[in-house]
Amino acid sequence: MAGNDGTVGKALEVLDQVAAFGRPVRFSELLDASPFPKATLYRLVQTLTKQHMLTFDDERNTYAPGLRLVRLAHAAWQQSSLVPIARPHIDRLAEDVREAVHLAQIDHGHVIFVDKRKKTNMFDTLAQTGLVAPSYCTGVGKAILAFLPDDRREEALKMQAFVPYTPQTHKTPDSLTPELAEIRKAGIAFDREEHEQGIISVAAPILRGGDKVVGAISIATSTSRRSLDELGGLSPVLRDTAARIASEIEPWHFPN
Amino acid sequence: MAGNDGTVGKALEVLDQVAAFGRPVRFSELLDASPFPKATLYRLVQTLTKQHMLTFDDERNTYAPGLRLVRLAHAAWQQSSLVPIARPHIDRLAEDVREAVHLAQIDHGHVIFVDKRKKTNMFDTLAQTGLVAPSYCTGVGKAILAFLPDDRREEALKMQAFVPYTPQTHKTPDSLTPELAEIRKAGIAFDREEHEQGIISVAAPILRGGDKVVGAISIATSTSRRSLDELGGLSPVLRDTAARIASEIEPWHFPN
DNA sequence: TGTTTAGTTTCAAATAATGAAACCTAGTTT
DNA sequence: AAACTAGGTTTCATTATTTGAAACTAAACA
Repeated sequence: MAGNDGTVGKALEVLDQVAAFGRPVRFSELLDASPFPKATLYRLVQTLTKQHMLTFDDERNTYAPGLRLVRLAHAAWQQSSLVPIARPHIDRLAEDVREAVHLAQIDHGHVIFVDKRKKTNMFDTLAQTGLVAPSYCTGVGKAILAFLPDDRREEALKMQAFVPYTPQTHKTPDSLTPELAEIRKAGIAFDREEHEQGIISVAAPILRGGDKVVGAISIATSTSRRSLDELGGLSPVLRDTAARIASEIEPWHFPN
Repeated sequence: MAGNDGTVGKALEVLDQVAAFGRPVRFSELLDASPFPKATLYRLVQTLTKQHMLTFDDERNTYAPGLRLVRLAHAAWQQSSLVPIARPHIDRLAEDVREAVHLAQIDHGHVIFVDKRKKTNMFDTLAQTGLVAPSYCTGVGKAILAFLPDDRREEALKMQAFVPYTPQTHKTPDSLTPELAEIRKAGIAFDREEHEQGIISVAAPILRGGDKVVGAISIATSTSRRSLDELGGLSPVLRDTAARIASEIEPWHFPN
């Protein structure tokens, strides 16, 4: 993925691998899927385990992501600085519109959902806190992409796999780029069942200092509950919330 | 903390440091608090940033925990295997008793809250998902400690700082050890305002295979809502829930 | 302009990582 | 029981990375 970063890079690669399995894994399974020779992988795994980045279940001889990660993520979370600031706003928005509200940031060209409110139990979206989703086919993703500086957008677009989740999913950057321009003009992005069949959303970017995009919020619902037009009607309140969040980030500028 | 683990250990130490600040930090601040020489720290921070374990805000020249952590933690979470299994049970328990319910595991001798349900908005406990708390003064902590194998309990006890959060907090291992024996007998632990003034809880260990403790659940409330005796009255349902969670872990034993 | 402070790069020396192969160990087969 | 395996662990000479003092640069300040 990224250019090599010595031992630390390798260790993190292993960590990703274990995480990717999504279940406890044996050493040999990892070995099969790993580019590293046995001894090297062994020591990496050992180190990570000693450091509590992995846990080892000695009854089943399996490795799984460790609790130190949860602890660290808690910190990442707390001070990603968007989450704590945005919390009351998205609470209120969720209460107002009685739909699922998502807060996302971008990383590695992918959308990562950092917080979520769900005011109805009727349905559930794929979006879960900490979950990574592609940016080219989600409302929040497109909202962020649209407002990224040109070079970073290029970069992010290059990383998209353009998997056709649904018939509505963009298949190439060519069809996406014009839409991004429109989004930039409108300040609002729509997800027209591009990621999940039956799920639509409106999203607005959160712009620090009026131009630097630091994340996005969206209101998501199912087509059986609301039409895209109805959702569009919520864009003023959505934009308003985004603006309010942005304005609270501002003052923080020079604490020292 | 732990014996040295080469470069990876150092990198993680830096990561912890950044997380510990609880806010974006400048390189020089890190340097002041770091055992590493300038150049070394510099490169570690660079590597971590390139790997998205840290994010660098180039407007403010500060580092903060990165989003890759959130992504990894999501995985840690999903497959800590206690959380997904326990979820429906603690949902129901919270619904039943209409009090805050916590799910915790132990790591590094410290309690880590991995999930939580709150059915009332009247008050809030310190416990937040991903938050680390000491084990010697929390219900879940003591429940876990009591059922840990002797050697691991020794180890964990050595790591406790015995900070006197409240007048009721245990000040030494000497007063704690007898209580742990009682807890082992009763199968239930109480937090008698030992961590937070006005907050009490009952906790039960989750025992895999009837003996190996893998975590604990607790019902927490404030003294203004319920007395300790009333809370004690909930211990059957609590123990029951813990047992049910444990039994669902069991069958998983040999998937292959 | 000179000066301090914060961040970045260099390079030879010191150290840690590497990986092929040998070695365990517990379970299985002949 | 002896021979065989498969999964896991250790060794050790070789190789590559990390190290850190010091030099350097850039910006902020006086």
